[in-house]
Amino acid sequence: MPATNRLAALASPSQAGKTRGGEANVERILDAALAVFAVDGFAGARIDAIAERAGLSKPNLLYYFRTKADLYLAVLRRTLDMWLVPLAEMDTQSDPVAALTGYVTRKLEYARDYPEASRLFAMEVMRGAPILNAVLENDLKRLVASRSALLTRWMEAGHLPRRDPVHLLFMIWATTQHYADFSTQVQALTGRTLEDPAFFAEARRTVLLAVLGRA
Amino acid sequence: MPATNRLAALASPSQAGKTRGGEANVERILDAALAVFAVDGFAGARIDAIAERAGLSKPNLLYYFRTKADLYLAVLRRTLDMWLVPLAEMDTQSDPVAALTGYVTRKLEYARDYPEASRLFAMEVMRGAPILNAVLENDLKRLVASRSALLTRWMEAGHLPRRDPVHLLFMIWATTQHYADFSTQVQALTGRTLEDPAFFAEARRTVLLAVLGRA
DNA sequence: GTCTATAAGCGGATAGAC
DNA sequence: GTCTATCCGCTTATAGAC
Repeated sequence: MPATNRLAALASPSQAGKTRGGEANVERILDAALAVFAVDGFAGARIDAIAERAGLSKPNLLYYFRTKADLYLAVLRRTLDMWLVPLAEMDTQSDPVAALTGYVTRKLEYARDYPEASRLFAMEVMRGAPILNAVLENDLKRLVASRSALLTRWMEAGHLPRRDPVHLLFMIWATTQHYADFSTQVQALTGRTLEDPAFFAEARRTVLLAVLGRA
Repeated sequence: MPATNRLAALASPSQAGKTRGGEANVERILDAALAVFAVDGFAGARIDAIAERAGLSKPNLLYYFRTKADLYLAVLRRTLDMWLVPLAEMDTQSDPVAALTGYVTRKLEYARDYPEASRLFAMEVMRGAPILNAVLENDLKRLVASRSALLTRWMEAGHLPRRDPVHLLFMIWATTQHYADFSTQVQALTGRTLEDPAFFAEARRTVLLAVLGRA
């Protein structure tokens, strides 16, 4: 059962069976909701703010999503797969070093291109993951177990430096997502972001040196 | 001007000039507030919940802190120095490897012993650091600049592997605070926490291997 | 200093016209 | 499908007795 289905099973969002124009609205609402939830969290988000950003009235937004919780769930659902896919695809590269390098690079690209998605998940996990807990304990846990076994095999074959594979994954997540989740701090301290190609390359090089022992 | 004074200048908390019993209450309120703010964020926190946890009534809490914002500011203020001190003290160790090892170890101990403080700052930064921005742009920026210069000297002298010093600091912060900020996820995936000495040692070893190229 | 009672306002959600 | 108007609960904050 893919993660999307698991989340969908938790509560079906109400946008099923809408017209073409309505579906375009749903997309605009979800975009706006991601932007607001990712900054203010679930509790701090205001439906007015999401509606205004999406260009419609508050009751009209509530026509598409009956409650704030429904909307939050729909945003999480739409964003979740994108977040799990890179790790699942890590073994498609045959060379271990290339596989890990590609994974780190992709994670940094996601942190650069979808910082709001990163912050949304960070906030959800930090408040105890009341919605995502089932996904963490099942889908992600299984995925991490299989990827850890793969990393262990690569290390034992001498292709990668020996590390605890789970802590290594934590390190990759922490370092790459840091540039999205703490971008306010990164920018305050350096004046730069991952949008700057040179800065992106510096970050990538530092993470790869840490993960592989070389860049 | 130390960070505490800078924050204090933003708004003086109202607990000045209270009696002995009152000061004990202030401490209990601040402890309770940290616990609640660190999970629910500023917007999600309920004064009732903080008052109940501190063992007094809501109006009584508001006798000590006139508004929720005052209380939030006071909690940030009390927690801030603890968060900056380890980095400031990094140069007291003469040996570069020992200094960095000590810094990483202390950061992990803080993540283990004060996870709520870590989450409080993470949430504040993730919502754009409306309160802490001045501290980031001044005190922390200066501190990072001086520590970066120190790390660069150590690297050029051949005591440490060459890295971008600022990205190296980001990596240390990200990896160590990850165990506090994402402890829900860490526990869901491994069933363990930094309270477990063996788990702590594994995390420490992984971070040190990344930072120093050896443990 | 601490409480009960209450004011004041915000924000999610609904009613109902168009 | 979209709007204006409105309800209602919840939460901050205050009033005022003890």
